[in-house]
Amino acid sequence: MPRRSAAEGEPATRKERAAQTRAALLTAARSLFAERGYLNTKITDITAAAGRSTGSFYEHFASKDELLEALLADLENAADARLADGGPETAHDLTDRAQLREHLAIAWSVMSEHRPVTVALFQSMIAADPASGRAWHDLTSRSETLRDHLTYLRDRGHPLPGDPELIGTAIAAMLSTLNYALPDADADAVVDTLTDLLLTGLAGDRTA
Amino acid sequence: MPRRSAAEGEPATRKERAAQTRAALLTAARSLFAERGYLNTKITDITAAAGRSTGSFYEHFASKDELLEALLADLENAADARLADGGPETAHDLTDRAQLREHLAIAWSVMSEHRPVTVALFQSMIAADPASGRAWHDLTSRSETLRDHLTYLRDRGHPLPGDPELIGTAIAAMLSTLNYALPDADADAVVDTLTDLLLTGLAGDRTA
DNA sequence: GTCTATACCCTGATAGAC
DNA sequence: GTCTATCAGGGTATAGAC
Repeated sequence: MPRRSAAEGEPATRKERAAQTRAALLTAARSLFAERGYLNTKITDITAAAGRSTGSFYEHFASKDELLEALLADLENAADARLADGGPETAHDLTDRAQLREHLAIAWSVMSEHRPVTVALFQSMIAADPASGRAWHDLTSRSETLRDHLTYLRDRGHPLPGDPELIGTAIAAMLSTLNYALPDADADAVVDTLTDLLLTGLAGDRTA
Repeated sequence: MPRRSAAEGEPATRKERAAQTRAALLTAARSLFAERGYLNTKITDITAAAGRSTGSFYEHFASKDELLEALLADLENAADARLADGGPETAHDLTDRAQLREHLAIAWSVMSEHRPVTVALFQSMIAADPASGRAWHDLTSRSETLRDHLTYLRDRGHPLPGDPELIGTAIAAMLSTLNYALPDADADAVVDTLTDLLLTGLAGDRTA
C-alpha cells in the first residue's frame, strides 16, 4: 500500500496529484482565455493563475498550442455526448424555419458555452499567416454539417444562392465573428434575427 | 539655395529624404502585412525590407500601431476621393437587387484592393482583449452606411429581420471574415452569391 | 535624419535539487 | 512531479556618433 501524507483530505498518489495539476492548468487557461484572450495569455500567466511553477507546465504540455488541443478535445467529447443524448441529427431541410433556427441556436449556444475555447480557436486562426489559407480551411471544416444540408437541398432540386461550400463558409464566418464580438448578447434575439435573415433575406415577405 | 549632393537624380533636402524614408517604411509595411500578416510582422522586419535602420523607424512612428493608423488615413483619403468622383451615394433601397449588389461589390473590392490594411486592421481587432468590446465597436462602425440604409428601409414601412444595427454588424462580420479568408476568390462569384443570400435567403424563390 | 550599437525586458524553455 | 533558478532568443526602444 502506498505511503500517504499525514492527515488531510487530499489524495496523495503521484498520478492523482499530476492529474490535479493538469486540471488546474486547464481551468486556469480557460478563464484567462475568456478574459484576456489566447494571444495575450502567456504560459507564465497560466501557471501563476493555477498556482504552479513555470517548469511544471512542460510536464503536461509541450506548448500553449498543445494545451488548446486538449481543451478542444474536451469540448468535442462534451459535444458528442450531447448529441448522443438525442441531438437533432434529423434536421435536414434548412428552408424550414424551425429546423434552420434549431441549427443556428445549437451553433450559437455551443460557441457561447465554450467561449474560452471558441475565443482561443478564433484568435489562433486569425493570427496565422493569411497566406496559409488556414482561415478558409477552419471555417470550411467548421461548417461541414451545414454544407451537407445545403448540398442535400440542392440535390433535391431546390436552387441555392450559390455554391454550398461558399454559402456554408460565409454563414460560419458570420456566426463565428459575431459570436466573438458579441459575447453577452441575448441569444434568442440574435438567433431570431439571423434565422430570419438567412431564411428569407432582406427582401423577404414578412407581412404574414 | 540649399546645398545639393554632387550628381544624381535624387533630390537632397532633408525634408525630401525624410519623406522618402517614411514612404519606404509604409510601402514595406504594406507588402509585409499582406504576406505574413500584421501580428507576425516585426518592426525590424519593416525597416529591413525598407532598407533602413531599426532606429530610423521611431523618427517617423512611435509604434507599429501608429504606422497602421497612417496607412488607414491614406486609405480613407483614397476612398473619399473615389466617392467624390461620383460614387453611388444614391443607393438606398437594399431590397433592390442591383443596389444591394452594388453595395456589396464596392465593399468587397475596397477590402481586396487595400488588402494589407484590411488584413492588419482585422488581425489587430481580433488580437485585442475580447472583453474590450473592440470587435463589436469596429464591426459596427464599419457598417454605418449599411445600417443607415436598413434603418431607412424600416422607417419606410418595410419589415426587417431584426434590429438594423445587429443586421448590419452581422453582414459586416460575414464580409470582413470571408474576405480575410478568401483573398483570391473570384469577386463576381462571391458577390453574386452573397447578394442572393442576403436578398432572398436560403428559402428564396429562385424559379424565375 | 540616419546610422550603429546596445541596454533592456519579456517569454519560452531547460537543468537539477527535492 | 514539482519546484527554484537560470539561460537563450527575439523584439522594443534608446543613446550617441555622424
